[in-house]
Amino acid sequence: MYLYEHFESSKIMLNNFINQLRITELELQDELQEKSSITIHKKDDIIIKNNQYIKVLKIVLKGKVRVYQENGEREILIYYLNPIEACTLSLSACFEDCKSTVNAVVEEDCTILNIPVRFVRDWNFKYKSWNSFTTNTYRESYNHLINQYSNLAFQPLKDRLFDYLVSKANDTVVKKTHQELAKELGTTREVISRLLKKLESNGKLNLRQKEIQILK
Amino acid sequence: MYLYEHFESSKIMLNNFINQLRITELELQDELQEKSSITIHKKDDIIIKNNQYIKVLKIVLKGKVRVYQENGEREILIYYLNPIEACTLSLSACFEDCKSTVNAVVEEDCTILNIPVRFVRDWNFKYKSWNSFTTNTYRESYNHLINQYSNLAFQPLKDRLFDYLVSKANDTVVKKTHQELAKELGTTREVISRLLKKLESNGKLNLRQKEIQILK
DNA sequence: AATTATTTGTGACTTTTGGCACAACAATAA
DNA sequence: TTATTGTTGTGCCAAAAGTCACAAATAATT
Repeated sequence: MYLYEHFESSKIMLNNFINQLRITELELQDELQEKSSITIHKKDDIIIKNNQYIKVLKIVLKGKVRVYQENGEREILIYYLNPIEACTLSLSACFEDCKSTVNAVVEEDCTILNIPVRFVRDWNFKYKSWNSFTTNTYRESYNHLINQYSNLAFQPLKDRLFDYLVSKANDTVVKKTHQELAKELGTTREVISRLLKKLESNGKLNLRQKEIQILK
Repeated sequence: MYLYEHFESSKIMLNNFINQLRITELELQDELQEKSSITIHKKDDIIIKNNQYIKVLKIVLKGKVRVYQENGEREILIYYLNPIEACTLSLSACFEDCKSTVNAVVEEDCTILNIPVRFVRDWNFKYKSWNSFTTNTYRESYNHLINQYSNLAFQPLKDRLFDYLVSKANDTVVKKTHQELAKELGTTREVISRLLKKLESNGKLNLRQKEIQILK
């Protein structure tokens, strides 16, 4: 974790965040500058640990973070955080002290804005743009989670896997190992390997080492 | 649906709601009186239908409502609404027009406070107590749903069933048919019947018609 | 009391998912 | 190039969950 390693570019990213969220209140802009800190993390850094107290709201400015729950050997993806997105669970913690029930790990090198929870709480009623931001974060996360939930309940793993690949594909290619996919979908590696083979022989995919190509 | 059938008792319930949520702003109290309506529903009434536009935030003042998603023959419980609780999904709709992805059915005769979505949105930044209410609703619902999600991912059905019975038990007794339990847990009747039999022979339950007694 | 409808039980079978063991293959480093 | 490590493939079996068919038990209705 390198605090203000790239001071100038961090500043640009914060300004970008302020613009994208339409934070027009000058006072809030100042408070953000003053009271938040920006940290830089490398791939695979763990930035939130299960059972740890949450003291700051984390907002991704650059990069990507994977938030997941673990249960013994198994894991399941809760959500990804992309730029300009706040970690909904750390937002929750702003309104009631609590420990994290998830882990968050850096998926792509990233820059993160950290805002101590007490400010987040205060700003929520003080600044309209901030209020919109937290409300939208909750709304979008809640809707997303409901979808995940009912897919998990109703869809067979094979379908969930295929849909997941399509959603993750960067121009038809997904660069992930079977083990990684297993952890995101809450199952085991062998199961994924077999389902992928089946999808391949159904002509839906091409399998290569560490890489899956989706066919149209 | 009987509008203001019991005008006086409705008024008392609204006041009770106002007190419990510590809505101290007189202006908001007036707005609530003026702009909301109170409706009364009987068991099994459907109050929200899948794919319908959501025009009001629904808050339960008395009774109980079951909110669930359906997928063909199957269903899965999303949450129950108890007194003083708002339907989180209709809260979501207050901040972005959308259709419902769930159904809501009255589980116990109930009285419901209906607030048109535009007011909910406005009040969110206008009144602090209202802001707290919506924030708490989101926070609690989100945490609850995350738990449901990871239970669904990690726990075998047998455990989810038993935990569900314990949580629903009214002094160790749950009055539900196997079919109803199946619909709440997202599975089929036969599966539930068999699991219940197994739990009974393990000495965890006593089964009677339409009734399950949990043993300590 | 007889009929009807609802609820529960269960056998027999299939599909889906999971676990273990080990082989084959690919990538990387010494 | 060889050794090491990580990744994928797969046989074999077990457990969990789902489906179909039908019987038995219980409750509700006439």
